[in-house]
Amino acid sequence: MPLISSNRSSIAITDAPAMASRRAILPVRDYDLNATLDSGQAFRWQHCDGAWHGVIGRRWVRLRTNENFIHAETAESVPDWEWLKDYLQISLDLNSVLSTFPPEVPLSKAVQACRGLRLLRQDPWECLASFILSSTKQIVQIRQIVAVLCEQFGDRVATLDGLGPAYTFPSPAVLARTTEARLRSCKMGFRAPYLRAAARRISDGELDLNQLARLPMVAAREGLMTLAGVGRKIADCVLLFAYGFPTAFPVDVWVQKAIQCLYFPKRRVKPKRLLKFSETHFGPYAGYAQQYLFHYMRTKPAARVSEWPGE
DNA sequence: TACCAGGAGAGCG
DNA sequence: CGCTCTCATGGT
Repeated sequence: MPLISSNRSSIAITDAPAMASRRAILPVRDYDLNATLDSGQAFRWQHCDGAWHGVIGRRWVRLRTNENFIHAETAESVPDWEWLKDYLQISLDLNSVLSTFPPEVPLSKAVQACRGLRLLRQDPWECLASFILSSTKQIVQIRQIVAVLCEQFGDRVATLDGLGPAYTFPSPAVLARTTEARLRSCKMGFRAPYLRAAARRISDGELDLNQLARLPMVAAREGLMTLAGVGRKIADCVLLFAYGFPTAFPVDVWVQKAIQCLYFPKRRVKPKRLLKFSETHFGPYAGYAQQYLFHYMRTKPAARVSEWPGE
C-alpha cells in the first residue's frame, strides 16, 4: 500500500484552476446549510454525524459546514465544482436579496429567526416529480416516498466505504416505462397516475422541461400546469426551487396561515385575495420571502401568532 | 382513535 | 365562480 495516494492531497478551493479532486472548500457568508437542506424544498438530504449526505445529479456528496466554509466530499474525483456551487447557489449575495424586502415587522422577524436560509437550484424533473408526490403529505412522508422511489427505480451511485447505498433520482424515461401498481408500491397512493403521466409526457418530448427555463415565468407556469396533478402551488414550487424565478410564491397551508395571521390578524381573508397580496407586497425576491415565512411558521411555534381569525 | 399533512380535480348549485 | 368531497397513506 503506497504511503501517498495519487489524488489524496488535491483539494479544490473555490475558484482554483481546474483540478480533479474529491474534496472542496467553499467559502460562504450568511449560509445556514442546516436550515437550507431541511426546509422542505429538497427531500433527499440525510443528516448523519454532523454532516449532510445527498445525491446531486449522478454524484453522491457529503457536506460539512461551519460559520465560514462548506466542506464538500465526493466518492469519486470530479473535474470541477460548478455543479455543487450552482445547486447551493454559493455566489448569491444574500444581503442584496434581503435588502429588497419590504421593511415591515413580520417579515423582519422571520428573517431574524433564521438568517442564512437559502434557496437551492434543483434539477427541474426531480423537483417537479417530488412536489407531485408532496400533495397532502407531511415533509417526513415525502422524504420517505422519494427515498423508496429512488431505491426502486434509480441507479446505484458510489459512496464512501461503510456509508450505505445511494441512488440517482429516476429519469422520466424510467418512470414512464413502469406500471402504476409498481409506483403505488412506493406508498404514493393517488399520486401514482399523476407521476406516471408526467413522466410519459416529458420522456415523449411533449413537454420540454429545459425549454420552460427560457420562457417568462407565467408561460412556464402554464406549461407546468398542463400536467395532471400540477396546480398553482406545485407549479410555483418548481418555478422557484428549480428554475429560480425569484418572484414565484408557492402558497401552501403554512404560508397561507403565515400571511393570514401575520398580515391580516383581524379579519379572515379569502385565498384569492391572499394570493394577490403575495404577488404585490414582497417585491422582486418574493420567493425568498416566502421561504422565510414558511420556515418561520414551521419551526418557531412560540413566536408565531396562534389565532386564526374566523374560527 | 382521530386528525391532518408544502393539493388538485371533479361535481355541484 | 365558490363550495364540498374524494383521493392514499402514515405520523403524531
